[in-house]
Amino acid sequence: MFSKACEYGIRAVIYIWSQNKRGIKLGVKDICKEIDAPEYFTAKILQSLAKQNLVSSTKGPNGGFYIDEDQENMRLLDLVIAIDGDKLFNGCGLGLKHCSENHPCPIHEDYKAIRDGLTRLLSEKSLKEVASEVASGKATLSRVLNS
Amino acid sequence: MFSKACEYGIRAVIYIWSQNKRGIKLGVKDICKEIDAPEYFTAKILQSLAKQNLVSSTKGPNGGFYIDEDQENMRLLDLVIAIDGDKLFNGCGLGLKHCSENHPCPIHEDYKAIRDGLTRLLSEKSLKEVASEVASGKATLSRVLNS
DNA sequence: AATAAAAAAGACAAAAAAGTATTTTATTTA
DNA sequence: TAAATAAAATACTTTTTTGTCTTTTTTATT
Repeated sequence: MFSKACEYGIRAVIYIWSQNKRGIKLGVKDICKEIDAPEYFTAKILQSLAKQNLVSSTKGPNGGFYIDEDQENMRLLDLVIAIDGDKLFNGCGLGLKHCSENHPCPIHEDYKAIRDGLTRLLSEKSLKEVASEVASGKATLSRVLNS
Repeated sequence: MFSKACEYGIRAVIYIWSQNKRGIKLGVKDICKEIDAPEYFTAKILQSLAKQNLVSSTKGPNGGFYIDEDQENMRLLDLVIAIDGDKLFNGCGLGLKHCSENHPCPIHEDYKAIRDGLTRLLSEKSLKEVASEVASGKATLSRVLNS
């Protein structure tokens, strides 16, 4: 469904959010250890997100990634689109170049319903909401059982 | 969502079904021209499906791909699994190795709902049903508007 | 000012997916 | 039986995705 880059990116950003209350900046190494993702690869994803202004970062000692107020209202959907683009939300399920209401592929309607459900899920979930579930221990980001 | 291989495979098989009433065998070249898919690549997919007994084939003059009675009850889900495997239907949305009801990722429940909806769609759609929509012109498989 | 720490940038490397071409095998038909 | 046809098998190429490593730039601290 999502690319690996997107999976790592979402996990990383949720983790940053879940820690952010304390105003701490988090280094890539720490983030990746926590979410069990490849360090250099995830670094590039976070840098790309920083360039797109979905997360903030500072260099140097005690630097790292964090979230500021402009980024308060970020939705999961924004993240996915920033990393994977919007093909998942626009294209035809069977890959047809011209698939539409009045020229539909054989699964047009049903697929549209699924896709719209996914879009709704991702646009309704705010990062804040999701992150607090992680912070409170209701949900997890790591492969290891930490409860 | 689906791989290219899967998109081509589904389109090819639906097309074969939509033509099958006449008991004709269809060559890869004809199929691919109709569904606008790369010929050699699609050939390999169909050969793999034949090996898995989801479609039938015969070599030689007037040979080609067709559907027989054993394959009558094929579902779209069988096709997708035969080509892409079942990772789309089993894995965690965020790629966690251990994500479950009592150790969930932050989008576990919602993602599960989407995924189950997709599974239901694909397992309820019989090829026969879908193919007849194409045969009747209600739905299409090609990029070109043919109505 | 020098040093250290961390992101940013860029260059590679490996693996997987997508796509193409060629050879072999089975089958039909003349 | 020979020729033609089409799938099956195999080998290869290209592109994309994933992943790693090194160098550069920025910033804080001593």
